Amino acid sequence: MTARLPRSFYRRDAAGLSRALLGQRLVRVLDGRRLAGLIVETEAYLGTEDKAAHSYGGRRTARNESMYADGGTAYVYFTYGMHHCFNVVAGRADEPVAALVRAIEPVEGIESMYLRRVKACRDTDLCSGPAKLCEALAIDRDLNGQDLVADEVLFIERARTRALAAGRIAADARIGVAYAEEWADKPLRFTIKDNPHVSRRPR
DNA sequence: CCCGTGATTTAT
DNA sequence: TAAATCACGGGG
Repeated sequence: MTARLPRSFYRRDAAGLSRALLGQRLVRVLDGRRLAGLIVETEAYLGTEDKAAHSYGGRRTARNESMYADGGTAYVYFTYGMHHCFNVVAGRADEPVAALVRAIEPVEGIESMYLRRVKACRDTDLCSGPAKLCEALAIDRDLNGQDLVADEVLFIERARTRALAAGRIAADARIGVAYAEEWADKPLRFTIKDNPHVSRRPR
């Protein structure tokens, strides 16, 4: 019994969505085959007030246009000349808030993931970072703007079990946003405690 | 620690 | 136009 998450699931604040996404199953259909993993790490980007968000100050450009779409839209961007990052848009249309998916625990199509993640030699290297999981699942800008509620190649299924109690979720400072002043230290990064597929702690 | 790599954003 | 930046990852 696998139910895709409905629109109503996404139409909430970014931190609430970021927490709710933990334990759910991200699915990518590639060449008719399923690649999937359980979401174990997310970050919330709170919109126009959040100095770490691409939509800070109401910035609206070709790159971040999908952040202004309805909740449940994919926002995929390219950075550092070689990496993609995948976000799930939260809230409603014209509220530029989102949850960055930073790590998943691979569960389906693992061999196929190794084919793209040439430098990975263990399952915990496959999807333990925002750009790693995009490489493993072949997520690139072609998927920017896709509707996760209706799309056939990228979507999220309800998969959280009762075992994932609130007490097993940690909230820490987001990664790689040191420039964001008072927003740099807010506890907007959410992880499943002790899950080995969470990204390593850089600074 | 450092650097690749190039689209995007911001400054001039 | 030109310069700076970057929600990263891999190597030393």
